[in-house]
Amino acid sequence: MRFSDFFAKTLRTPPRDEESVNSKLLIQAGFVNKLAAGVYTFLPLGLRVLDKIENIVREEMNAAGGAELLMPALHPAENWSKTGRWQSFDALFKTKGKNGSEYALGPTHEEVIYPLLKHFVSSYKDLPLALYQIQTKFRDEPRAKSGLLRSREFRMKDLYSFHADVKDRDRYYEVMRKAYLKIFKRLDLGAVQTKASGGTFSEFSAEFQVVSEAGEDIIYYCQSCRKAVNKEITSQKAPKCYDCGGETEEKRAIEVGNIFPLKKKFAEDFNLTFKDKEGRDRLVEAGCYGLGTSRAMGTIVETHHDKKGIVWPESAAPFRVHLVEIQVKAEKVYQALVEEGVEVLYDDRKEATAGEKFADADLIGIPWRAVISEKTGDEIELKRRDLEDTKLVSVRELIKKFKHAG
RNA sequence: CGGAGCGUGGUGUAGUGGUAGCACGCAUGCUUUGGGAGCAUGCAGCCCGAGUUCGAAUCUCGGCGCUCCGACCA
Repeated sequence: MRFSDFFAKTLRTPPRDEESVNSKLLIQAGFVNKLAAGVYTFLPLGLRVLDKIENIVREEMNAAGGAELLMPALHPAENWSKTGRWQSFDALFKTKGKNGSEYALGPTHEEVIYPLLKHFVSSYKDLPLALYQIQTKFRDEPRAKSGLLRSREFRMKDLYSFHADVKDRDRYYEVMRKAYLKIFKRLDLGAVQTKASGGTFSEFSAEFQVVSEAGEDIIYYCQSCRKAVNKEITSQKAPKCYDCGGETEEKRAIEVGNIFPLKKKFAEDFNLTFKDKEGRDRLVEAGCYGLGTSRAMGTIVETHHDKKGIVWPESAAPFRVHLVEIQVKAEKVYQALVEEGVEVLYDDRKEATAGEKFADADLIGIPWRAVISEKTGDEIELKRRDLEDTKLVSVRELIKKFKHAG
């Protein structure tokens, strides 16, 4: 992709009214633009990152036996009245159609997927099921804050699993738990599994928390077993680790995922039943597994940046290489990389000076920078975003290095 | 929803009652290019509404918006 075609516009200074690191950097570097508090446009650069993250989530959900679907974001009020959440869900955005009919903008999808499954589930043979979507969610947060970390319109993966009994539900919960750890590892987010309150559905849930000063949650973290407990369910300061009994440390953290059993709550509301082997009607057991993909993007920026800008992990970076030309055209090298399928951002701007191009490369934070100039001769100067040293490589070596992008 | 701060071109800012200015940006031209270039000529702005005043970006009131703290986070 050519810089000049890519709608990549950076700002020399971050917007003044932004405080959080992720919003400052993402806006300054041209990944997102804010329309209103907690409402963002994902610009071409930002969308590429979001897509990278969502594809990783998608791969791991598929690997865990999940089937992807896409549910509506516009929900008839009736479904929400049935569960009582039309009244009780404070952050529900409500709207009206022309004929006076009322709708909710989906903040979560139990109210859609349970009625959906009534059409498809009737026997124990139809279970288990794991269905997920990656979608834009709406929550009327009392206070949107911290850029992508708490917004009113955001991206989320939500998977719902349905089972004939508790044992099978627990089995799948473990499958999901492992899938989550794998996703966060791939995103280079050191997410810590954290015991937390289960809200209205069950006693406990497992949150995945990333230690960061930007976080809103306080967790007590045990170094030795890499597990934590959320402050909301502790009655004492720095409790002993619930797993190994060791010392814990108090940390601020960002909740990037949350998995919990729904039990039979919504199955009761919608009367979602199946016939067991004896022909009796039984309520479906379920689990719910959420992961905020746009929040994960903000979290990566919070944990992967330096004074000059963002330092993307390879897995989430919008491109693999940032090709910078100074004086000498890099067109041929660009074409060669494109032909090999390498994701490359080619800074072909004529009007930008060398210093400006370097500053933008650092700000945008693509993991590798390749420079072609009078100085480099027939070779190319290669530099990792997070390291100072550079080395000269031939065009062939460059292509070889990036050809088999993992 | 309570509290605090802030609202001036696309971005960052100066201006505390008297001609809205600077830098970046953008446009055009020429010169430039290894860490945010130079010259020239242009473009573009006081959040909205009411009030006070001869005169309001500035003072008053009301609204709206953004950020932060708190409450909330199913």
